[in-house]
Amino acid sequence: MSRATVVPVIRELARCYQAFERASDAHIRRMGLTPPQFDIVATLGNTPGMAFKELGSRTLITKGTLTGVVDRLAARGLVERAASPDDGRSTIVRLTAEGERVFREVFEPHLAFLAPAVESLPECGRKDLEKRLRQLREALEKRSDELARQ
Amino acid sequence: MSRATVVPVIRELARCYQAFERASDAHIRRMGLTPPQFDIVATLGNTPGMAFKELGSRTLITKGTLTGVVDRLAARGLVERAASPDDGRSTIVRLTAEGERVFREVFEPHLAFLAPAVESLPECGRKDLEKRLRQLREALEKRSDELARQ
DNA sequence: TATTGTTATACTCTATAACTATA
DNA sequence: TATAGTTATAGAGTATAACAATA
Repeated sequence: MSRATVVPVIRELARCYQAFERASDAHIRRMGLTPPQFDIVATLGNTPGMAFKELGSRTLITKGTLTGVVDRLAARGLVERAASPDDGRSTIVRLTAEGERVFREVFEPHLAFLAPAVESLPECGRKDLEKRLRQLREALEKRSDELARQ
Repeated sequence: MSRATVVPVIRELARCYQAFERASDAHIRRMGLTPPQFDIVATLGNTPGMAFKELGSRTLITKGTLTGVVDRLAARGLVERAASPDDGRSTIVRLTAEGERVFREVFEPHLAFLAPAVESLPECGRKDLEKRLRQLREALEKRSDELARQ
Protein backbone atom coordinates (compact mmCIF):
# COMPACT_ATOMS: atom_id res chain seq x y z
CA MET A 1 0.00 0.00 0.00
CA SER A 2 2.90 2.31 0.70
CA ARG A 3 3.80 2.94 -2.90
CA ALA A 4 0.29 3.72 -4.09
CA THR A 5 -0.01 6.20 -1.23
CA VAL A 6 3.32 7.94 -1.54
CA VAL A 7 3.74 8.35 -5.27
CA PRO A 8 0.68 10.50 -6.05
CA VAL A 9 1.35 13.03 -3.30
CA ILE A 10 5.03 13.36 -4.10
CA ARG A 11 4.32 13.55 -7.79
CA GLU A 12 1.79 16.34 -7.37
CA LEU A 13 4.13 18.21 -5.03
CA ALA A 14 6.98 17.93 -7.51
CA ARG A 15 4.85 18.84 -10.51
CA CYS A 16 3.29 21.79 -8.75
CA TYR A 17 6.63 23.12 -7.57
CA GLN A 18 8.13 22.60 -11.00
CA ALA A 19 5.27 24.52 -12.56
CA PHE A 20 5.93 27.30 -10.07
CA GLU A 21 9.65 27.16 -10.73
CA ARG A 22 9.24 27.23 -14.46
CA ALA A 23 6.92 30.24 -14.39
CA SER A 24 9.03 31.90 -11.76
CA ASP A 25 12.45 31.22 -13.28
CA ALA A 26 11.40 32.45 -16.69
CA HIS A 27 10.12 35.64 -15.12
CA ILE A 28 13.25 36.07 -12.98
CA ARG A 29 15.61 35.49 -15.89
CA ARG A 30 13.82 38.09 -17.93
CA MET A 31 14.77 40.48 -15.18
CA GLY A 32 18.43 39.50 -15.51
CA LEU A 33 18.89 37.43 -12.36
CA THR A 34 19.51 33.74 -11.79
CA PRO A 35 17.19 31.94 -9.37
CA PRO A 36 19.76 31.79 -6.52
CA GLN A 37 20.53 35.47 -7.05
CA PHE A 38 16.84 36.33 -6.85
CA ASP A 39 16.59 34.20 -3.74
CA ILE A 40 19.27 36.29 -2.08
CA VAL A 41 17.90 39.65 -3.19
CA ALA A 42 14.43 38.62 -1.98
CA THR A 43 15.82 37.42 1.35
CA LEU A 44 17.77 40.64 1.92
CA GLY A 45 14.89 42.90 0.89
CA ASN A 46 13.27 44.82 3.76
CA THR A 47 16.06 43.86 6.17
CA PRO A 48 19.13 45.78 7.38
CA GLY A 49 21.27 42.93 6.04
CA MET A 50 22.44 39.77 7.72
CA ALA A 51 25.50 37.60 8.28
CA PHE A 52 26.56 35.05 5.68
CA LYS A 53 25.66 32.31 8.08
CA GLU A 54 22.08 33.43 8.44
CA LEU A 55 21.73 34.17 4.73
CA GLY A 56 23.00 30.70 3.96
CA SER A 57 20.60 28.98 6.31
CA ARG A 58 17.63 30.93 4.96
CA THR A 59 18.39 30.27 1.32
CA LEU A 60 19.75 26.74 1.79
CA ILE A 61 22.93 27.75 -0.07
CA THR A 62 26.08 26.35 1.50
CA LYS A 63 28.83 28.74 2.51
CA GLY A 64 31.32 27.96 -0.24
CA THR A 65 28.67 28.49 -2.90
CA LEU A 66 27.29 31.55 -1.17
CA THR A 67 30.62 33.37 -1.41
CA GLY A 68 30.48 32.97 -5.19
CA VAL A 69 26.86 34.01 -5.58
CA VAL A 70 27.39 37.06 -3.36
CA ASP A 71 30.57 37.92 -5.30
CA ARG A 72 28.60 38.00 -8.54
CA LEU A 73 25.85 40.13 -7.03
CA ALA A 74 28.47 42.45 -5.54
CA ALA A 75 30.23 42.74 -8.89
CA ARG A 76 26.92 43.93 -10.31
CA GLY A 77 26.58 46.43 -7.50
CA LEU A 78 23.46 44.90 -5.99
CA VAL A 79 24.87 43.89 -2.59
CA GLU A 80 27.79 44.91 -0.43
CA ARG A 81 29.76 43.41 2.43
CA ALA A 82 30.27 45.12 5.77
CA ALA A 83 32.16 44.06 8.85
CA SER A 84 29.97 42.81 11.67
CA PRO A 85 30.09 45.11 14.71
CA ASP A 86 29.57 42.13 17.02
CA ASP A 87 31.90 39.45 15.75
CA GLY A 88 35.17 40.01 13.94
CA ARG A 89 34.80 36.73 12.03
CA SER A 90 31.41 37.63 10.66
CA THR A 91 30.52 39.56 7.51
CA ILE A 92 27.21 41.29 6.95
CA VAL A 93 25.68 41.23 3.47
CA ARG A 94 23.14 43.88 2.56
CA LEU A 95 21.46 45.39 -0.46
CA THR A 96 22.98 48.53 -1.96
CA ALA A 97 20.68 51.37 -3.04
CA GLU A 98 20.72 49.80 -6.48
CA GLY A 99 19.95 46.44 -4.91
CA GLU A 100 16.97 47.96 -3.11
CA ARG A 101 15.79 49.38 -6.39
CA VAL A 102 16.05 45.99 -8.09
CA PHE A 103 14.28 44.36 -5.17
CA ARG A 104 11.34 46.71 -5.50
CA GLU A 105 11.37 46.43 -9.25
CA VAL A 106 11.51 42.68 -9.22
CA PHE A 107 9.87 41.31 -6.11
CA GLU A 108 6.45 42.93 -6.13
CA PRO A 109 5.97 42.46 -9.87
CA HIS A 110 6.99 38.87 -9.38
CA LEU A 111 4.26 38.40 -6.78
CA ALA A 112 1.82 40.21 -9.01
CA PHE A 113 2.76 37.84 -11.80
CA LEU A 114 2.06 34.80 -9.61
CA ALA A 115 -1.05 36.21 -7.94
CA PRO A 116 -3.62 35.18 -10.55
CA ALA A 117 -2.61 31.55 -10.12
CA VAL A 118 -2.88 31.58 -6.34
CA GLU A 119 -6.07 33.57 -6.38
CA SER A 120 -7.69 31.06 -8.68
CA LEU A 121 -7.94 28.77 -5.64
CA PRO A 122 -10.93 29.38 -3.38
CA GLU A 123 -10.12 31.03 -0.05
CA CYS A 124 -10.65 27.81 1.93
CA GLY A 125 -8.51 25.92 -0.57
CA ARG A 126 -5.58 28.22 0.08
CA LYS A 127 -5.85 27.75 3.81
CA ASP A 128 -6.11 23.98 3.42
CA LEU A 129 -3.16 23.90 1.13
CA GLU A 130 -1.00 25.93 3.47
CA LYS A 131 -1.87 23.73 6.39
CA ARG A 132 -1.24 20.45 4.58
CA LEU A 133 2.00 21.67 3.07
CA ARG A 134 3.21 22.71 6.50
CA GLN A 135 2.38 19.31 7.94
CA LEU A 136 4.10 17.47 5.12
CA ARG A 137 7.14 19.72 5.37
CA GLU A 138 7.53 19.06 9.06
CA ALA A 139 7.31 15.33 8.45
CA LEU A 140 9.88 15.54 5.64
CA GLU A 141 12.24 17.50 7.85
CA LYS A 142 12.08 14.64 10.31
CA ARG A 143 13.12 12.25 7.56
CA SER A 144 16.15 14.43 6.79
CA ASP A 145 17.06 14.37 10.45
CA GLU A 146 16.73 10.60 10.52
CA LEU A 147 19.03 10.29 7.54
CA ALA A 148 21.60 12.68 8.96
CA ARG A 149 21.66 10.70 12.18
CA GLN A 150 22.64 7.48 10.39
CA MET B 1 -4.57 42.15 -0.50
CA SER B 2 -2.76 40.32 -3.24
CA ARG B 3 0.57 40.12 -1.46
CA ALA B 4 -0.81 38.83 1.83
CA THR B 5 -2.65 36.13 -0.10
CA VAL B 6 0.10 35.03 -2.43
CA VAL B 7 3.15 34.98 -0.19
CA PRO B 8 2.05 32.40 2.40
CA VAL B 9 0.95 29.82 -0.17
CA ILE B 10 4.04 30.20 -2.30
CA ARG B 11 6.28 30.17 0.75
CA GLU B 12 4.75 26.95 2.06
CA LEU B 13 4.97 25.36 -1.36
CA ALA B 14 8.62 26.31 -1.70
CA ARG B 15 9.52 25.27 1.83
CA CYS B 16 7.72 21.97 1.52
CA TYR B 17 9.33 21.16 -1.80
CA GLN B 18 12.73 22.18 -0.49
CA ALA B 19 12.27 19.92 2.51
CA PHE B 20 11.39 17.12 0.11
CA GLU B 21 14.32 17.95 -2.11
CA ARG B 22 16.75 18.07 0.76
CA ALA B 23 15.67 14.72 2.15
CA SER B 24 15.46 13.23 -1.30
CA ASP B 25 18.75 14.59 -2.67
CA ALA B 26 20.71 13.45 0.34
CA HIS B 27 19.28 9.98 -0.06
CA ILE B 28 19.91 9.92 -3.80
CA ARG B 29 23.49 11.12 -3.48
CA ARG B 30 24.20 8.40 -0.97
CA MET B 31 23.28 6.02 -3.74
CA GLY B 32 25.82 7.65 -6.06
CA LEU B 33 23.49 9.53 -8.41
CA THR B 34 22.86 13.24 -8.94
CA PRO B 35 19.24 14.42 -8.84
CA PRO B 36 18.90 14.81 -12.62
CA GLN B 37 20.46 11.39 -13.11
CA PHE B 38 17.98 9.86 -10.68
CA ASP B 39 15.20 11.67 -12.47
CA ILE B 40 16.19 9.99 -15.72
CA VAL B 41 16.66 6.54 -14.24
CA ALA B 42 13.28 6.81 -12.49
CA THR B 43 11.60 8.01 -15.70
CA LEU B 44 13.07 5.17 -17.77
CA GLY B 45 12.29 2.51 -15.16
CA ASN B 46 9.47 0.11 -16.16
CA THR B 47 9.45 1.40 -19.74
CA PRO B 48 10.97 -0.01 -22.93
CA GLY B 49 12.87 3.28 -23.32
CA MET B 50 11.88 6.47 -25.04
CA ALA B 51 13.16 9.12 -27.44
CA PHE B 52 15.28 12.04 -26.20
CA LYS B 53 12.43 14.35 -26.98
CA GLU B 54 9.99 12.57 -24.73
CA LEU B 55 12.56 12.04 -22.00
CA GLY B 56 13.34 15.74 -22.07
CA SER B 57 9.74 16.81 -21.84
CA ARG B 58 9.05 14.46 -18.94
CA THR B 59 12.07 15.50 -16.92
CA LEU B 60 12.02 19.18 -17.91
CA ILE B 61 15.65 18.92 -19.01
CA THR B 62 16.38 20.75 -22.24
CA LYS B 63 17.91 18.85 -25.12
CA GLY B 64 21.42 20.31 -24.94
CA THR B 65 21.67 19.47 -21.25
CA LEU B 66 20.06 16.09 -21.71
CA THR B 67 22.78 14.94 -24.09
CA GLY B 68 25.34 15.58 -21.35
CA VAL B 69 23.39 13.91 -18.57
CA VAL B 70 22.69 10.85 -20.72
CA ASP B 71 26.36 10.76 -21.75
CA ARG B 72 27.40 10.54 -18.09
CA LEU B 73 24.86 7.82 -17.35
CA ALA B 74 25.95 5.91 -20.47
CA ALA B 75 29.60 6.22 -19.43
CA ARG B 76 28.61 4.53 -16.17
CA GLY B 77 26.81 1.80 -18.07
CA LEU B 78 23.34 2.61 -16.74
CA VAL B 79 21.67 3.63 -20.01
CA GLU B 80 22.26 3.02 -23.70
CA ARG B 81 21.26 4.63 -26.97
CA ALA B 82 19.50 2.80 -29.77
CA ALA B 83 18.34 3.96 -33.18
CA SER B 84 14.63 4.57 -33.43
CA PRO B 85 12.91 2.15 -35.80
CA ASP B 86 10.33 4.81 -36.73
CA ASP B 87 12.32 7.95 -37.28
CA GLY B 88 15.90 8.17 -38.44
CA ARG B 89 16.44 11.45 -36.63
CA SER B 90 15.36 10.03 -33.31
CA THR B 91 17.40 8.19 -30.69
CA ILE B 92 15.90 5.91 -28.05
CA VAL B 93 17.38 5.94 -24.55
CA ARG B 94 16.80 2.93 -22.33
CA LEU B 95 18.14 1.37 -19.17
CA THR B 96 20.78 -1.34 -19.49
CA ALA B 97 20.52 -4.45 -17.33
CA GLU B 98 22.75 -2.67 -14.85
CA GLY B 99 20.51 0.39 -15.08
CA GLU B 100 17.47 -1.79 -14.32
CA ARG B 101 19.29 -3.15 -11.32
CA VAL B 102 20.08 0.34 -10.04
CA PHE B 103 16.49 1.39 -10.67
CA ARG B 104 15.17 -1.43 -8.52
CA GLU B 105 17.84 -0.87 -5.90
CA VAL B 106 17.22 2.83 -5.71
CA PHE B 107 13.63 3.65 -6.56
CA GLU B 108 11.63 1.49 -4.18
CA PRO B 109 13.93 2.18 -1.23
CA HIS B 110 13.63 5.84 -2.03
CA LEU B 111 9.84 5.64 -1.81
CA ALA B 112 10.12 3.61 1.36
CA PHE B 113 12.37 6.30 2.78
CA LEU B 114 9.78 9.01 1.99
CA ALA B 115 6.75 6.97 2.99
CA PRO B 116 6.73 7.75 6.73
CA ALA B 117 6.47 11.46 5.97
CA VAL B 118 3.57 11.10 3.57
CA GLU B 119 1.81 8.58 5.78
CA SER B 120 1.95 10.94 8.72
CA LEU B 121 -0.82 12.90 6.99
CA PRO B 122 -4.33 11.61 7.55
CA GLU B 123 -5.92 9.90 4.54
CA CYS B 124 -8.26 12.82 3.84
CA GLY B 125 -5.34 15.23 4.14
CA ARG B 126 -3.46 13.43 1.39
CA LYS B 127 -6.43 13.58 -0.93
CA ASP B 128 -6.97 17.26 -0.18
CA LEU B 129 -3.35 18.02 -0.76
CA GLU B 130 -3.25 16.22 -4.08
CA LYS B 131 -6.33 18.02 -5.28
CA ARG B 132 -5.18 21.48 -4.25
CA LEU B 133 -1.70 20.97 -5.65
CA ARG B 134 -3.18 19.90 -8.96
CA GLN B 135 -5.38 22.98 -9.09
CA LEU B 136 -2.52 25.29 -8.28
CA ARG B 137 -0.27 23.61 -10.83
CA GLU B 138 -2.79 24.03 -13.58
CA ALA B 139 -3.16 27.70 -12.73
CA LEU B 140 0.63 28.15 -12.67
CA GLU B 141 0.96 26.47 -16.05
CA LYS B 142 -1.42 29.05 -17.41
CA ARG B 143 0.84 31.80 -16.09
CA SER B 144 3.81 30.25 -17.91
CA ASP B 145 1.78 30.17 -21.08
CA GLU B 146 0.85 33.81 -20.63
CA LEU B 147 4.49 34.73 -20.21
CA ALA B 148 5.59 32.71 -23.22
CA ARG B 149 2.97 34.40 -25.34
CA GLN B 150 4.36 37.86 -24.58
C1' DT C 1 11.49 24.00 -44.23
C1' DA C 2 10.97 21.87 -39.79
C1' DT C 3 12.57 18.64 -36.41
C1' DT C 4 15.92 15.47 -33.71
C1' DG C 5 19.77 15.22 -31.45
C1' DT C 6 24.81 16.76 -31.07
C1' DT C 7 28.34 20.07 -30.42
C1' DA C 8 30.35 24.28 -28.74
C1' DT C 9 30.62 28.13 -25.59
C1' DA C 10 30.47 30.35 -21.54
C1' DC C 11 28.79 30.63 -17.12
C1' DT C 12 26.48 29.46 -12.69
C1' DC C 13 25.93 26.47 -9.23
C1' DT C 14 27.34 22.51 -6.46
C1' DA C 15 29.95 19.62 -3.02
C1' DT C 16 34.01 19.24 -0.59
C1' DA C 17 37.90 20.26 1.85
C1' DA C 18 41.84 23.03 3.14
C1' DC C 19 42.83 27.50 4.80
C1' DT C 20 42.69 32.34 7.53
C1' DA C 21 41.28 35.05 11.12
C1' DT C 22 38.93 35.62 14.80
C1' DA C 23 36.45 33.71 19.21
C1' DT D 1 39.37 24.18 19.85
C1' DA D 2 35.52 25.88 17.43
C1' DT D 3 33.39 29.04 14.19
C1' DA D 4 32.83 32.47 10.06
C1' DG D 5 33.98 33.18 5.78
C1' DT D 6 37.32 32.50 1.75
C1' DT D 7 39.78 29.93 -1.55
C1' DA D 8 40.68 26.00 -4.47
C1' DT D 9 39.26 22.10 -7.12
C1' DA D 10 36.64 19.46 -9.93
C1' DG D 11 32.54 18.46 -11.85
C1' DA D 12 27.57 18.93 -13.04
C1' DG D 13 23.96 21.42 -14.76
C1' DT D 14 22.22 25.49 -17.41
C1' DA D 15 20.98 28.56 -21.45
C1' DT D 16 21.87 29.42 -25.98
C1' DA D 17 22.92 29.00 -30.58
C1' DA D 18 24.98 26.82 -34.57
C1' DC D 19 25.14 22.46 -36.82
C1' DA D 20 24.30 17.67 -39.26
C1' DA D 21 21.12 14.32 -40.56
C1' DT D 22 16.61 13.16 -41.53
C1' DA D 23 11.60 14.16 -42.34
